[in-house]
Amino acid sequence: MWYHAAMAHTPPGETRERVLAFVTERLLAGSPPTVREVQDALGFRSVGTAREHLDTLVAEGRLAKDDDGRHRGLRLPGPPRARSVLVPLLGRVQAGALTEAIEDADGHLAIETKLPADDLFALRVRGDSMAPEILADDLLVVRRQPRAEHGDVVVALVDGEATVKRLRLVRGQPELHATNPRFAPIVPDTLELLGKVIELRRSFGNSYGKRRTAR
Amino acid sequence: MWYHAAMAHTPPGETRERVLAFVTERLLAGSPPTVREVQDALGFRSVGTAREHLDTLVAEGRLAKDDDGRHRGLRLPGPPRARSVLVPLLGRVQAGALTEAIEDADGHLAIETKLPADDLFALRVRGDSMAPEILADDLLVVRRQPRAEHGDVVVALVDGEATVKRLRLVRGQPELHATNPRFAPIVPDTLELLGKVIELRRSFGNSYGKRRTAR
DNA sequence: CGTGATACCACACGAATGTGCGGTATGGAA
DNA sequence: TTCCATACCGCACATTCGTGTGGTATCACG
Repeated sequence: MWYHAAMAHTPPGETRERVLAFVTERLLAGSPPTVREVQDALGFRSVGTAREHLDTLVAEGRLAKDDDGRHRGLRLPGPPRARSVLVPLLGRVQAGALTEAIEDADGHLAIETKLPADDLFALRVRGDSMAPEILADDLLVVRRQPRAEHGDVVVALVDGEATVKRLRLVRGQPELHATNPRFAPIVPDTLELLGKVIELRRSFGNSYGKRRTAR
Repeated sequence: MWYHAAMAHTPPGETRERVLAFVTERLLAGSPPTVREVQDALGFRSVGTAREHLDTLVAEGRLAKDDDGRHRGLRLPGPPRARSVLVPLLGRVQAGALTEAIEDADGHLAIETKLPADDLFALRVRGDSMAPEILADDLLVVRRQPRAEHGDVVVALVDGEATVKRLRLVRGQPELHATNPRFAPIVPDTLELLGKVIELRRSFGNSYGKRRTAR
């Protein structure tokens, strides 16, 4: 069959990059595209064209594929990405009510971990008792566990409210220490441990393009 | 047809929870399961059974589905998750060679952002010039931009090597200040800015279950 | 000019997959 | 008891989808 000559060619490699970009975006969004979706997205009139680009990308190692003819079998190359789980961001954590607190979470954040999502929650830091290492508004990812080691940063219940402190064992007795020296150590009768902090995330707000700038 | 009575029933709702758990895990892993995969995973002998559970979950709003009969059309409910991009983790960043450095990245980490992935890279902090807010081994996500504001934490090229400092404008002149007072401010002739730090991620290693523990 | 490489189109086959329909067993409500 | 809801099985059909085969246009290189 005859078709217009003008569309027979684009700069070499350029189309392939756009195929890769499209597929990668879809994979990151969690829905592997089909060959025909690639065809439509790129405007090909033939499935075969899309397939050739995909095959080439796989051959080049820039994409990966489930072996057999599985539908939507495209994958990202390289070592499989750590499974990411949605962790609830808790607004308030109070006495015992951790389960209930999770119900009305302020939102969720995606954490790459092999731990089950049920064991994790996140909270936003209030106050500066752990400054300067941990600042107000930092996000903390916490693993629920009833015990912790000397030196761990933990979330504990003190007077029915969750607090972030460093756990120290002084003569076998657990103490909760703030980093900020303005806060005195807490020596609880019974330590109510909600979990251990496993990750910190701090955002440095976007201020690009405003006011005073340098070169 | 006749089949064994014992398998006709399980505690109400329990099976459905396992279906939901399976599907959610697969969705988070980036590969939406097929009805028959659900069937196999749960041990059903009929596709219809899996489909009924899935339909129920969708009707309850606990799962979402692409409208028509699209293959692998299961989705997570609620607002679509923020698009996450893969950001290259650079081992060494040296003079001008940012593009080349990205080629041999040490790995990638997933960042939830609306910024294009091309504008971002990540690096691991070395040294304690920004202690105690930013510590050695912290991960920094950097947005490539040639300018920054007074007060921004930036990545700049000093003597051909990337360094993290806080940008200050002193009498209109850009200076790079460490937080740690043991480091003197750098007053560069020409400021070579690689980008602005937009996020910090710190990991608090896993030590659960070892040595000294408290309740 | 011929030859190969690249990029594209057209079409068709078979397998994977979503869906529809009917049936069986159990338990609780009417 | 009857009736209905839940939970399951079995099968069949149409669509979606991956794959294979063959063809056309343009460019680069001899």
